[in-house]
Amino acid sequence: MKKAKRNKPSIYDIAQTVGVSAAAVSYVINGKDKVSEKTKKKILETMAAMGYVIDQSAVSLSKGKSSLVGICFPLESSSLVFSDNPFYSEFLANFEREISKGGYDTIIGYLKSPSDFERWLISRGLDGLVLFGLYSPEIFKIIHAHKTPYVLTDFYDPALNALSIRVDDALGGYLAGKHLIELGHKRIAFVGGELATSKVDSKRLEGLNAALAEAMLPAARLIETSTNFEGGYLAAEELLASRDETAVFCGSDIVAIGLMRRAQELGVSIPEDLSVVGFDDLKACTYVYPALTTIAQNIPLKGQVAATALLEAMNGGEGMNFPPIEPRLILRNSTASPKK
Amino acid sequence: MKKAKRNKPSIYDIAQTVGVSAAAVSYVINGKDKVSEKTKKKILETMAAMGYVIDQSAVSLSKGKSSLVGICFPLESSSLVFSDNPFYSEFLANFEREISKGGYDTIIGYLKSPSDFERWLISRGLDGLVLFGLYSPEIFKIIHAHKTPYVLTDFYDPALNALSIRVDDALGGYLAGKHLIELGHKRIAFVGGELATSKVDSKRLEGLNAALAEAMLPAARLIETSTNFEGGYLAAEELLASRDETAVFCGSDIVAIGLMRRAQELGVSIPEDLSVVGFDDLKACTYVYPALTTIAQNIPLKGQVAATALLEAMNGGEGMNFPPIEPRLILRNSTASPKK
DNA sequence: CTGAAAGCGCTAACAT
DNA sequence: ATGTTAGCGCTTTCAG
Repeated sequence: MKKAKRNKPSIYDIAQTVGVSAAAVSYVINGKDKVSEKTKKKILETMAAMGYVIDQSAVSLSKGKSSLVGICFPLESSSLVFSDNPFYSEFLANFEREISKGGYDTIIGYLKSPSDFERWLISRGLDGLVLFGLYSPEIFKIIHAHKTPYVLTDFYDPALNALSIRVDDALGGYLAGKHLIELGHKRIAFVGGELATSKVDSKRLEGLNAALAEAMLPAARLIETSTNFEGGYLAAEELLASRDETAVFCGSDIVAIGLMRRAQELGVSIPEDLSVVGFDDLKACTYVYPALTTIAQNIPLKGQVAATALLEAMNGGEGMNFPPIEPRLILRNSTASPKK
Repeated sequence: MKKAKRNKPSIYDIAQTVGVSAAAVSYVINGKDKVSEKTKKKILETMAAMGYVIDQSAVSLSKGKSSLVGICFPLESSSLVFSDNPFYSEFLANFEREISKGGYDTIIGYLKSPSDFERWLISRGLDGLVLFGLYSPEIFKIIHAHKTPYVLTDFYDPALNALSIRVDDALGGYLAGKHLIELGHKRIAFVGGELATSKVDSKRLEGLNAALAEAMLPAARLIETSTNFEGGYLAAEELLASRDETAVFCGSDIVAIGLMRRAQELGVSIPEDLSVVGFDDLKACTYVYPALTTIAQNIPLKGQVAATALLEAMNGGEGMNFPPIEPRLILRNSTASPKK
C-alpha cells in the first residue's frame, strides 16, 4: 500500500534529523526520563519544527489503549433519545469537556444489538464506557469479558457492583413533596415513566410518598407515561380528568413541560389551578412560562463526576464509588398554594 | 509489551485454525473475491465461532483510513454551545445515525486553537469533518493540507469552494415577513446574532426586508444579541423600550423563546400585544406557551444530507453540491393580527 | 486461488 | 543515556 508521499513525519523522520534513534523520540514523547536534557530539547525542537503529530492508531495498536471512550445512549422506541430529552445533550457536553482533559476523545453510539455493541466496543478498542439506561445482562457479560471499565448513570441494580453516578433520587422526591405540602397541598399526583423499567422514577416517587406519609397525607396518585414531552402532554389529560389533585410532581422536567403545556391548552392555569414541580433542572425550565420549579440534579456536575470516575477507573483505581449527588429544590413560578 | 494472554483472536488465529494464510482471511474480510467459495465459507464460519472482531487501529494504521469522522462545534464565549442551543444536538443525533450507516463512527470535538485542532485531526486520522460556525483561514489551511474531506454547515463564503449544507435562509426570512405582513403588521423588528459574524442571520434579515420592501413597508428595526436564550431575553427589553413594532422575527428559535419569556414577564401578551416568529423549528417550539410559529429548516434532513454529502466526498466523489434545503413556515400560536 | 513477507508508526524489553 | 529489535493486527504487492 502506497500512501501519498511525504505526508506527516514519523518518529523515525524526526529521529533521523536529530541524529538519534526512534526509541529516544518515543521516550521523550512518553515522558520517560531516559534521555538527557540536551537531546530531549533538540528532539522537542525538531518535533515542533517538522510539525510532528503522534499517530493514535499506531499507539493504540502498540499499547492496546485507544484513548477513546464510548458513550452509549439507549435507543428508545426507535426515536432519538438525544433530541427527545435535552438531559442527554447537557450531560454529554459536560462529560466531554471533562474527559478530554484526561486526553480522551469521546465517541458516541447507540445501543443496537448485543453483537453490534460488541463489535463497536472491540473494534475501536474503547478504553472506557458510559452507559445510560437499562442494559441486558448479555451486554454486561460482554463488557466484563473485555474488562472494559465503565460507569453507569442512574442505575440501581445492587447485584451489579459497578460504578454508578447518580443523584439521591429519593431525597429529591422527598424535597418536592415537602415543598408542595408546605404550600398546603393535600392531594398530589406523580407522573413518571414506567416504574417497572425506570428505577429512577420509582425512587423519586418513593421519596414523595415518604413526605406525604410523614404529613399523614394519602399516597400520590400515580400516572405512568413515556419520558418525553409527548408523554407529559398525554398524561395531562389523564390527570385532569378528575380534579382531585391540586399539585403534581413529575419524574423529569421534560414530562413536566409537556404536562404544563397541555394543561394550559385545556384552560387550567399554572400555578393558580395546579402546581407542578419537575426533576432535572434542564435549561428548558426557564424557557417555559411560568418557569418550572424543579429538583435540580446538577447535570453539569453529574457529567463531570462521571468523567472523573471513569478516568479513575481507567487508571486502575478500583472502588472509588462516588456518593450520590445531592438534589436541591429550585424555586421558580410553577408552584403556589392551592386556591381554596 | 505483553498483553493479557488469550485476548481476542487475530486473523492469524483464525487462519491457523482454518489452515490457510492470514492473507486469505483478510481477503474475505475485505470482500476481495480471491478466495474460493469453499475456503471462504470455512473462514467465515470460524470467524463467527471464535468471535472474531476486526481491530480498527490495525486497519487504520495499515490503510491510513480510520473510519472516524469528526464533528466540530464552535466554542462560543467559552460556553457549551451544545447546551446553549438544542439545534446542535438535534443535528448531531440525525447526522450520527446516518453516517453510521456508512460504517463511520463520530467523534466530537470543540474548536480550540488551530494547533489543537491539527493535533486532533491528524492524530486520530479523521477521514472526514463536519464544521459548524466560523473558522479562521488557518484552520482551512490545515484541513486542506491534509486533504480531509469536509462539509460546512450554514457557511456562505463563496471564495471557499466547499461542500456546504444550508437552507435557503433568505427565503426563510421572506416567508416570515410575508406571513407577518399578511397578518397586517406594518412595523417589524428583527432580532438576531451579530450580523458581522452570522452570515445566516444576515440572510434571514435580508429576506425579511425583501418582503417588507415588496409591501412598501419600512425596513425592519435591527437588534443584535447573542444566539441563545439569554440573548433573546435581553433583547426583549430593548425591543419593548419603544412599542413601535407589533411583530418580531428572530433569527433562531432559541432567541425567540428567550424573548417571549421576557416579554411575558414584562406583561406583554403574545400574540395579542406582540407577534413573534422564530427560525429552526426546534422541539422546544412546542414546549413554550404559546407555541412558537417558526420557519422550519428541517433539522433531521439537514443532518442526514450532511452525512450523505460527507460520505460522498469521502468516497472520492467530488462536486456533488446539494441544493439548499427549502424552509417552510410552521404556523403555531405566537402570531396574530395586530390589535388596533 | 493461495501464501510469504514487508510495512504502517509506535512501544518496550533488552542490550550496550 | 541511548540504540536494537521484536512485535501490535492488518493490508497488499509479489510469487507461486
